[in-house]
Amino acid sequence: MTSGRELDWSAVSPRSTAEEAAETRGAIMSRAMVRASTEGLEGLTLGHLADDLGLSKAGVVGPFGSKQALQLAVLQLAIVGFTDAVWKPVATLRAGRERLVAACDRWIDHLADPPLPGGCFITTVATEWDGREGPVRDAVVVAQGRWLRVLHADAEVAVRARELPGDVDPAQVAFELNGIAMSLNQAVQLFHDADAPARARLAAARVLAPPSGTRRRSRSK
Amino acid sequence: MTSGRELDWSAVSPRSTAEEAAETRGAIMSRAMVRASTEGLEGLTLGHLADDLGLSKAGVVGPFGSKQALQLAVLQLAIVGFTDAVWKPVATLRAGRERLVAACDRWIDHLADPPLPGGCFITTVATEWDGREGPVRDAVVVAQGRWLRVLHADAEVAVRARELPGDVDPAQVAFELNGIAMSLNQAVQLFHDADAPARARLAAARVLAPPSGTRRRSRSK
DNA sequence: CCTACCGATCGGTAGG
DNA sequence: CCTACCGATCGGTAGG
Repeated sequence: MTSGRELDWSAVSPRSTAEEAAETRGAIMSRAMVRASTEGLEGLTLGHLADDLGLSKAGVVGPFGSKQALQLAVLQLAIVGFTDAVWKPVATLRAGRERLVAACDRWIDHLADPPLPGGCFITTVATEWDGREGPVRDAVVVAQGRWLRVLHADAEVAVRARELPGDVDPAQVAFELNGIAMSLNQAVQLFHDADAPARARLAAARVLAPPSGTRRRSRSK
Repeated sequence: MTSGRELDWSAVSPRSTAEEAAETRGAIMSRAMVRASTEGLEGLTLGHLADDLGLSKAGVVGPFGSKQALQLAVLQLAIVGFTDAVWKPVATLRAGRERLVAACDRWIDHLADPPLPGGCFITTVATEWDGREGPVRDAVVVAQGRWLRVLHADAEVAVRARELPGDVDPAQVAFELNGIAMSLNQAVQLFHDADAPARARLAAARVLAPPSGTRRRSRSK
C-alpha cells in the first residue's frame, strides 16, 4: 500500500500507457460535459457515464479519484470550450467597445446554437450551485466572476475612450449583458424561441450604443 | 384492495382526519419548497424530507402518491407564492406602464430579499428542467410562459396608450425584463452582490422609459 | 482498465 | 400516519 511501487496493471497490456489513459480521461470528461449540460454536475452519476462509454464504474472514477474531482475537471473543460468559442476569436481585437460588440456577437451565436444539448453550461451549473457550498460552487463563482470582469474591463476601456457614453457604468454593462444572455438561453432551451437571438442582439446593441453624435445616431432625432 | 372500503387507519385515532391530513400535506410542501429552492425539484428526496419533518418516508410520499406528484404540487405552491408577492399587490392597478413598473418594483424586491434560501424558485427549476422531459418540465414551461405573457400584455397596453414609445416591441420588453431579473437573481445568490438591486432598477427603468417628451426626459438633451 | 464487493440511500409498496 | 420491507442504484474501494 504505502510500500512504494504498486503493481502497474498497465504494464500487463502492451499498449501505450499514459497516452491511452489521457484519451480515456478525455472521453469521460467529454461525455460528462454533455450530460452535465442538461442534468447538472450533481446529476452526473458514475454508473450512467460507465454505461455510455462501455466502461466499469471503477474505470470512470479511477482517473479522477472522486466524483467531485470529476465535476471540477468537467467544469474546467466547459470553461475552455466557452472561452475558445466566444472570447478567443475576438481576444486579439483592440480592447474597448469594438471587442465587446464582437464578443457579444459570438456569445449570442453560441447560445442561439449551442454545442451542448443543455445550452449554456455555466448558466446551468451556476444556477445549480448558487445555493450550495463547497469547491464546485467556489469554482463556478471564480469562472463566472472572471467572465463578468472581462466584460467590465472592456466596457471601462470603452467609456474612457469615449466609445460609450461618459455616464455609462461598466458594472451596469456587464450586469445587463449577462441578463440578456441568460434570458436568451432560457428562451432557446425552455421555449425553443427562434426569435430570441434577434431580441438578444437588439438588446445588446442598445446596451452598447455609442455616444450620440458618433457615426449613426442611437435612435430617432 | 379493490373491495370497496379499505381499513381507515385514521379512525383509530380520535383526532380530526381530513384537517390534520391537510396540515401534514402543507408542512411537507412547505419544507419541500425551501429545499427545492436550493437543491432543485429533482434534488428533493423523500428521506431528507422525512428526517426534516419527523415523519417516515411513507408518511411523506403517501399524501402525494409519488415523488413526481409532490414535485408538481410544490411547483404550484411556489407559483402561488410568487404571484402573491409580486403580482397580487399590483393586479388592481390599471393595465399598462404604471402596473408594469409597479410589478417590476415588487419583482426586484422579491429577488433582492428572497423568502426562499435558494432565491427565485422558478429560475432554479426552469434551468434545472429546460433540458429534461416530462410533466414537471411542461408545468415549468406553462408557469414561466404565463408570467412572460403577463409582462407582454401590459407592455402592449402601454404602447397602445402611448405610455411607452411607439416602436417598442412588447415581446422585447418581456425578454429584457426577464433577463434583468435573472441577472439580479444570479448576482444575489452567487455573488451576494449588494449593488445588484440598484442595477436592476436602473436597467428596468430604461426598458420602461416613457416616450421622450413625457414629463421628464429619458436622459440628457 | 477490470471484477467483485461495500454500506448507504434511492423511490416506492404492503399491510395495518 | 407507522413499521418493515423491496429491488435498484448511489459513490467508492480492494485487489489485481
